[in-house]
Amino acid sequence: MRTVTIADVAKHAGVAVSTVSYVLSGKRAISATTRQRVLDSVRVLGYHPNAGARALASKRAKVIALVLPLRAGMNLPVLMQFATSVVTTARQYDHDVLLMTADEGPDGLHRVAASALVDGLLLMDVEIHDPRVPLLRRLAEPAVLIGFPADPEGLTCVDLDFARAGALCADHLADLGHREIALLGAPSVVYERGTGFAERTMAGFAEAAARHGLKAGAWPCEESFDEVHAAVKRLLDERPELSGLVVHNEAAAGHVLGALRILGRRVPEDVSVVAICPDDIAERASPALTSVLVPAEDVGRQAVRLLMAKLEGQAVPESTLLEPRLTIRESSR
Amino acid sequence: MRTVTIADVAKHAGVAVSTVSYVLSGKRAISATTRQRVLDSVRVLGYHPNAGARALASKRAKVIALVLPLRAGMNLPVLMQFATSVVTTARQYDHDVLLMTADEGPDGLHRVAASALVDGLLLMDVEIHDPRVPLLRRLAEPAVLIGFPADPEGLTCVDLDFARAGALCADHLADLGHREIALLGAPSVVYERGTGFAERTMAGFAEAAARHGLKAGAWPCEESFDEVHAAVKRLLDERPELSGLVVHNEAAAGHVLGALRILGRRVPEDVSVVAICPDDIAERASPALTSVLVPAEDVGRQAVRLLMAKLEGQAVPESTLLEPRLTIRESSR
DNA sequence: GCAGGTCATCGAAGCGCTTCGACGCGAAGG
DNA sequence: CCTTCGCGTCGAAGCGCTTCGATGACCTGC
Repeated sequence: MRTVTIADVAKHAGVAVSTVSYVLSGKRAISATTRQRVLDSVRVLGYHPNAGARALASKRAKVIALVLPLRAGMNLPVLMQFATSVVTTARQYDHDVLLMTADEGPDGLHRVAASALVDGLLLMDVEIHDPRVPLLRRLAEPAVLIGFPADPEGLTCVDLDFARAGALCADHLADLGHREIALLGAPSVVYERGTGFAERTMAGFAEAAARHGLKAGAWPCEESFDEVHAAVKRLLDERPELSGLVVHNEAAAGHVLGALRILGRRVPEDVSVVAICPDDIAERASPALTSVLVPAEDVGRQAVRLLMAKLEGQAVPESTLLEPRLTIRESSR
Repeated sequence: MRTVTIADVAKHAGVAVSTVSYVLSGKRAISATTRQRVLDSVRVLGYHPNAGARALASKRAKVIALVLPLRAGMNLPVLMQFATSVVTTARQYDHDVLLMTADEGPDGLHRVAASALVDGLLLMDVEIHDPRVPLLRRLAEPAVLIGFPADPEGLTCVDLDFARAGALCADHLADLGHREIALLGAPSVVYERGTGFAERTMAGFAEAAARHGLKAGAWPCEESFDEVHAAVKRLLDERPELSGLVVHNEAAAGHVLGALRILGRRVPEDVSVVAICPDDIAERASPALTSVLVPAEDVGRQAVRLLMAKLEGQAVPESTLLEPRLTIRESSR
């Protein structure tokens, strides 16, 4: 059972190879009857175009690279949602997804781009000073970044508007009448790495708190129960008037609730808690967390769309910020 | 800046195209001086072989597909570890990884295989009656499964030996002198789907408990805090002598500890807890959990190795079970 | 000193596909 | 009635690489 080629289809349908190609690509007009005959032959023979040959001839691999750094302190479920949405969306554009990790570093990007294995790149977890960014500027292949480096000039970046997300949390707590609030963020290693989204959330939070005249502070937050417990305890000891907590750390969100329970603070009666995390985590907690959704699916879909537009040679906005959405549940009042 | 081809390298080095190819592939002897000259030209020109052309001519894409179903109730961090290890290991064999989800179903597998986009397949989260399995048997491309379907005859399967893992937990608790123990497993949806690993753990656990003459029982376990709390409470109410708990559900492990705390049971003084989960989760809990590691990295590495061996035409064992390893921490005594 | 054998290298034939230019034919225009 | 045009189709030329058989050059050994 040799594999079926376009020549087999052509012979079976009684047409030229090029005609089959044009039927399949739609790049030239083909009469309805011929088209149908070819399509039938394709189905009967079970023809699938050879990807390598197609890539070689057309200079389009129909594959995009998804670069997931997979580092410590990352938000796994969100990442998975994101990856799923990227794959699904890419398939809608008839593209496949090559998975890369950061292990290979910028060289890996260069390799897949130079070998024409992929037509474009999608980079996640972009850092403020990301070593991959200079390379990207040099590369012929279009790229889309999830997150913002220090200088996004000339790049295409997509992300949740984390500043707005931080602000939204502060706004919500202010509206509820809280006067003193705090933000618990990502593990400190994330800030040390200069990952933009964490800092932007803090900035937005601080700005909104100031605008409302609230007393506010923000700290990194580790992810073990004991450390979270210690951090929450210290916070409550030092700032007895504190009544609102924003948690921008998915792994810690559940632990914060556990710590408050142990420390004898009721949620939301004594302390209101707002999280920035995926809905499933928020819903699974007890009490269910008021949360700002990280719209991983939207981000992934949007990123793929932008990349496809760039592949078509269309101009796209350099910066795309997705509007955060606050869902009120049981943990705030 | 046109892209550099093998012809450019050949010209630059003053040799034939085929010589360059042989230098790069090592498939024929080439004199040391020529080899060096070619290698230098490759470096100077920054040559990267065109993946499509290579695939077309050699009938090897040097890409494998990784099929991640990404369904509800799955163990995300383990999955990510696994994916990372697959990518890293594949790169060591000079292969890349194409990421696929289950959305496309068996057709998707057929598509990537028939189009020669990939040389082999790695399937995760295999179910007892997995619709992809019959297709796999028909496919020319080699495949490796993570997990075991009902009839693994003629397939290549890798997994943690979950039966041994379940048994190990029961053994450990028996050795500590516990007389009545229970297993909290995956969400019930996972059992309904007939995912093999969950059932095998239960079976191994039950067998070992029986062997030690322990009173034991096993139940599915949902993942929200409230449901976990309710389940643990009911269990303790109904079985006051219960002193050992095995948790085979990563998302629930932390909640179980929280629930026990609320219910006034000390861990490990009143109840010993053993988890089957990744180390980082176990270490992050309070008290740190005695756990059986799900060796995601090993599984990934092993799976890729098997696949590469099959690609080379070597015979490989149909079944590879990885030995579980118990790490004793603070939650059991 | 020459047949026979190595070793290193070359040239050319594909691999399966896309795409460009060409061609034949019927319809429209003068 | 003859030219012009556009539509539908074909043939052939690559795309960049691997691989097979062939060709010298250089050693052996008798």
